[in-house]
Amino acid sequence: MSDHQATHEAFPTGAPAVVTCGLPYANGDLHIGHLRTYVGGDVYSRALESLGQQTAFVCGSDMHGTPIAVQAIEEGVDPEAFALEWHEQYAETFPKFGVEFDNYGHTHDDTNRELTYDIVERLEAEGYVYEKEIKVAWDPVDEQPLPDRYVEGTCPYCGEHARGDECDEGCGRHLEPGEIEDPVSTISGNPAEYRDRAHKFFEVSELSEYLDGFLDRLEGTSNARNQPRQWLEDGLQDWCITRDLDWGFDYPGEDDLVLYVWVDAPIEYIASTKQYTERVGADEYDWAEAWREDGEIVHVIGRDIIQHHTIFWPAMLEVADYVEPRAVLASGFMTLGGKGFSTSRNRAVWAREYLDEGFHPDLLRYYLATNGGFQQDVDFSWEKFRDRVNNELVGTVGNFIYRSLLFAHRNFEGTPEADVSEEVEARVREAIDDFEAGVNDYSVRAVGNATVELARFGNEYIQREEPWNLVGEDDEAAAQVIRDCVQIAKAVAVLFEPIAPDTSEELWDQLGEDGSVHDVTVDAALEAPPRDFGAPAELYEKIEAERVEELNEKLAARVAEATADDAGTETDESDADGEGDVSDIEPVADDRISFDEFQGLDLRVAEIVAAEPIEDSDNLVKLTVDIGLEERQIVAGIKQLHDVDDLPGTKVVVVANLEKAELFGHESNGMLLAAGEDADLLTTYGDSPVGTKIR
RNA sequence: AGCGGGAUGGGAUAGCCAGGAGAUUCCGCCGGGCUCAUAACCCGGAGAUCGGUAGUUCAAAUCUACCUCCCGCUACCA
Repeated sequence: MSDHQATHEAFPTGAPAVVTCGLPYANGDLHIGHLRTYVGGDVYSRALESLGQQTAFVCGSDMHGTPIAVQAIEEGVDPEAFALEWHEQYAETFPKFGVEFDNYGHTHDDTNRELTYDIVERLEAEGYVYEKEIKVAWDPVDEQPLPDRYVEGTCPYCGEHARGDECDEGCGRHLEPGEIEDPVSTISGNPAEYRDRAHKFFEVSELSEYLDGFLDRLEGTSNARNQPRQWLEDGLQDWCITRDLDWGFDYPGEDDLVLYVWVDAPIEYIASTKQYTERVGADEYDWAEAWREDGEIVHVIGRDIIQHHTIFWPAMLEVADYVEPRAVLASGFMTLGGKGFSTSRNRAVWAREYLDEGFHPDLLRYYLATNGGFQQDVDFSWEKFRDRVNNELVGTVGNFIYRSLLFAHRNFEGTPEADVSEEVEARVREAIDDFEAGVNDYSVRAVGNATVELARFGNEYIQREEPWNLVGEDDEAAAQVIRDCVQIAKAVAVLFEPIAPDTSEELWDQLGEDGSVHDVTVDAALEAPPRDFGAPAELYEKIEAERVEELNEKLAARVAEATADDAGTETDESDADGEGDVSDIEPVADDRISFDEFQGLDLRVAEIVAAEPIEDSDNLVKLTVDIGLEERQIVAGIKQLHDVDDLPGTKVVVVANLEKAELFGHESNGMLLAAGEDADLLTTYGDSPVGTKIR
């Protein structure tokens, strides 16, 4: 196993760097909350390159796992085709926001397969994998295994209701497959049974000491170190790395077992880097050096997947003898007008939507990158967006550039003949230092602010020196000032490239520069600009107040509609064509049922005798219901929507022959009928006695 | 409920990890100046006892304990 330095050298280092973004899971549309991570990664990798660091920026779509398998089945398509469709969409979307990966692959290809097998085999060879017979939840009716969160039941440790992979409501423990008691399928609702299955385990517990040291070395945002520390203290459990599933990579030598998605997903980071090398050649970028010798690996992720990147992933890398990550940057989440994004409720600003509104991607990049620290939760609103664009991009940066270049063009037809003043040269140096410090602090925000502050200085400077009063009076002095301003403009182009690649390129052209700003390093900020350039054009456009109102109205209307509607439309794929208004009312189901089938439902008039809220649940109420023949306990999700004390005495309609289920640890023997999101209870018009069958 | 994050003038943020002059910067607001520019900049002003309580200390926004509130993630909603 490799030995790593306890401290890291500051960027830029001589080693190749790899910047990765968390793999998007190929099953849904991207919104600007997702984009925050990708823009952050892109800015960071561009900034590294600007410092002269050799950098590969890679990512790919995560194609495997149970959710995709299940969704594909629901849509009646092949999981691979299903995932590929999303993958292609992502691959198309990212560049539209200037997020330009050196390689964007996906987990279901040969490069990843080979590397995954290679690593898994190393884990085995090093003796870190063992087989254990465990009980796997199985749906006996649908004849399918129920991995992970497709089963729920009772936590064996604390007795609370829990999800298949985690005791989310009680003790918080990670649950390995087979541990949960009283399992029930979350797909079909069928009580699950356990079957003995041999599964593979990765002995993470043996690596606690290594991981402890790793976390000491790890750089990046503090949340990425704090969270896993807790895990380590509680003691690590070995990690089951196989699943009973058809979709994914078969476990080597086991054709009825598939590798757990979180094994092959991060390996795509390596695979994608390798594909990059295969494309450009090892002279340009050597993936093997980066991953096997001395690379600087920087992972940019959302904070929900910190554990995987700071425990499982480095453990795998360590055993398989790869380079460990140098830094993990875990972004905070985004809120929209103070509340969380909700894809299922269409409470989101979609990536595509933003572009359709005609906004320049650089504006959003700037907002996402500089609004709050990276690990901070950040709020998006169109008002804030407008304020920052108008004040900072238009007022400060754009205005300075335009006034300077316009003045230079009119009076000097380009860059005046003069040397940069000491003051301005020092100020540009300071901006470069701030930029570099930002990179080494893993703060994309600081990187962006360095430039805006430089432009702000530029405005002060030009204002103070008043070149417009010098022209004709003291042309030499005027030339000096404008020369300085052009230099600052050039520095802005160079230093703002990571944040606003497109407009920086435009500015670069305006300055009469050859080539691309993308290819220069920060040193260029101090080099002389070309002598001649033409009339400048405005870089950024103001956003009018009416525009904001309009956008807010659109959003509010959509959210209201989605909220009023039954959120029962589980997921939100397809139909995102954004055309026309979707009706508030769910369409009638296509499948007609026979009268006999209806007869199979035993619906009864019942009366609520007693009701008490279930502690710790937001929504569940335990009801005692009189159905004439007997009193029954039913659990219903109506706590927030009715005053629980008013419920007793209410006549309701219940499904009497529904199979029993256990919810939140309480038995539910039947189901009461209610309408819509508001859980408007169905009751009787006349006074049919309790127990009456409904037909 | 578990976990994570947060609470600093009207809004947003920095400082807090390595405690010391009633506190950073941006936006907004009020009054005045300047005008090359999608206007920016300058001068002046109003506005915070740094979520609460208790403690450590000569000294706390900064350390400790407890509490409150907010947000997110993960859920049940048969």
